[in-house]
Amino acid sequence: MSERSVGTLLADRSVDADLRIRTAAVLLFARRGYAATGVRDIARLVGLTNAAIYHHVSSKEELLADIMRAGQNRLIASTRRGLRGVVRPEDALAILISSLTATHGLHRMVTRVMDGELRSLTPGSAAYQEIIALRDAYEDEWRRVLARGVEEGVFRIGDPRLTRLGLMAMCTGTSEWYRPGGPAALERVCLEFVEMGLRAVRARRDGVPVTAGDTPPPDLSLVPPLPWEPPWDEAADLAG
Amino acid sequence: MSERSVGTLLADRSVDADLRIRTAAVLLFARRGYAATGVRDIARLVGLTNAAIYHHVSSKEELLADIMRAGQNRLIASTRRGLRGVVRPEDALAILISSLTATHGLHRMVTRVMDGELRSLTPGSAAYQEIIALRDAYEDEWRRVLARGVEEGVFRIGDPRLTRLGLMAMCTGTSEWYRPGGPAALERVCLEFVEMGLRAVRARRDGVPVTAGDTPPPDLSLVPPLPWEPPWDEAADLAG
DNA sequence: GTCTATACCTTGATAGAC
DNA sequence: GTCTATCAAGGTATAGAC
Repeated sequence: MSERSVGTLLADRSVDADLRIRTAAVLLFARRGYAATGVRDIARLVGLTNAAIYHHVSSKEELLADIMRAGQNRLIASTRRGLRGVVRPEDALAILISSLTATHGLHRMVTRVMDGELRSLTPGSAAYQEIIALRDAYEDEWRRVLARGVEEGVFRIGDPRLTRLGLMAMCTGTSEWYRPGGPAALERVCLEFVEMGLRAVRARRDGVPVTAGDTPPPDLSLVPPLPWEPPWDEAADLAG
Repeated sequence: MSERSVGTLLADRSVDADLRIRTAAVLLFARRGYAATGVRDIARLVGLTNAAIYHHVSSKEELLADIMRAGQNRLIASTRRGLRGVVRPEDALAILISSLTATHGLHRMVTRVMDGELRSLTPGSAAYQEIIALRDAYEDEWRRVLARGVEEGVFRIGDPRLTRLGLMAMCTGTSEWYRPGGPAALERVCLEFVEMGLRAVRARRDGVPVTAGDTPPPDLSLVPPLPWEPPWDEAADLAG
């Protein structure tokens, strides 16, 4: 889907303007970056003037903060939903890996903004600190799962922090290269990364290596779109 | 090292202005991003006016392209130097992982610019296509090593492309979180990632799993600074 | 809720003195 | 090789009519 047809959809005034503005903003922030995107660019994409944008949004930076906050909250919510009732550390790790990968594949634009535009928030501002806190809360889920796996003797790893950082980077990188119609389906990507992750932590149960088949399969419905992530996001090459 | 003292060093007129400008540019591009950095910001950091910058650089975008080109060329050169004469795929993979990790840890600013500012080059421009070609040439080294490992029966992996993308993201992520005085020395990071990588590809030699100890140790001197990456880059927290 | 018009600032880049 | 001065274009954000 080209930017032209996206623009046509985004200019449809029968859809709530707040949602269209957020959709356009996340699209442009992800493509060009926050600093390179003007309020006028967003306005043009939704068929409004830049002044009209300020009726819906208090400032460009607040718009960025809203997007990042929503993205982080969804990530935390879907992760905790996925982990609920899960007891075996190897199952929990598989869920962490496949849900983080799925989030970055299904919602490439929001995750790119989440992962790359923290520097665009005023350092020390309330919004900045809030996003940092959300990010830390998410990373705690990983810390807990890895620690439990080591405690129970299911994982045999070196430095837990390095292990976590390496595995998380593998998953988050997905938003940089994944394309919906590309060579690998997203479930396949999740499975492959779960497999690699389980091997990286040397997951073993009763002396036998744990493989992806022994853990819960990827559940892409765990990570639903946000209100302003339209369904055509998933099928279209919006990330350019 | 604070930006203040960095500024003092960068304003030292006994050092070649071209180098100081590149140092300042990569520092600011990495911290704030290319679009958020003004030519006046660079000029202020090196103690010149914005007009003087244009005596040394034809345009801001050309400055970015120069930095990215130099970074990519160094990565390719040090990688090929490291791989020269190496025959065993497991050794080659260890070198790919530790040199990519070392590059991203030793030269965090240049690698952040390399990895994150491709979108800031005019799409289709000569510089853009050149950088893309360099990136592809680098990735080919990975493709070759993984393919050879599979051929020789040393690696047992699923999708070679997904394996490569996952491992490369693990390594490149280093520039986002590594800090010189932090909890883990860079050699340690390289070793840990090599270990995880070898397990991820199920490297085996004579039926026995290959560990990092069986492969060449990380060689940080393989990735020397560029002329405009001063020695204090390595010790100082320039990445903010 | 959207418009036109505008205030005020910063941008990348250039001209020409020294 | 660096400066001052300047340009046109664009930035965020606001005022006030409709």
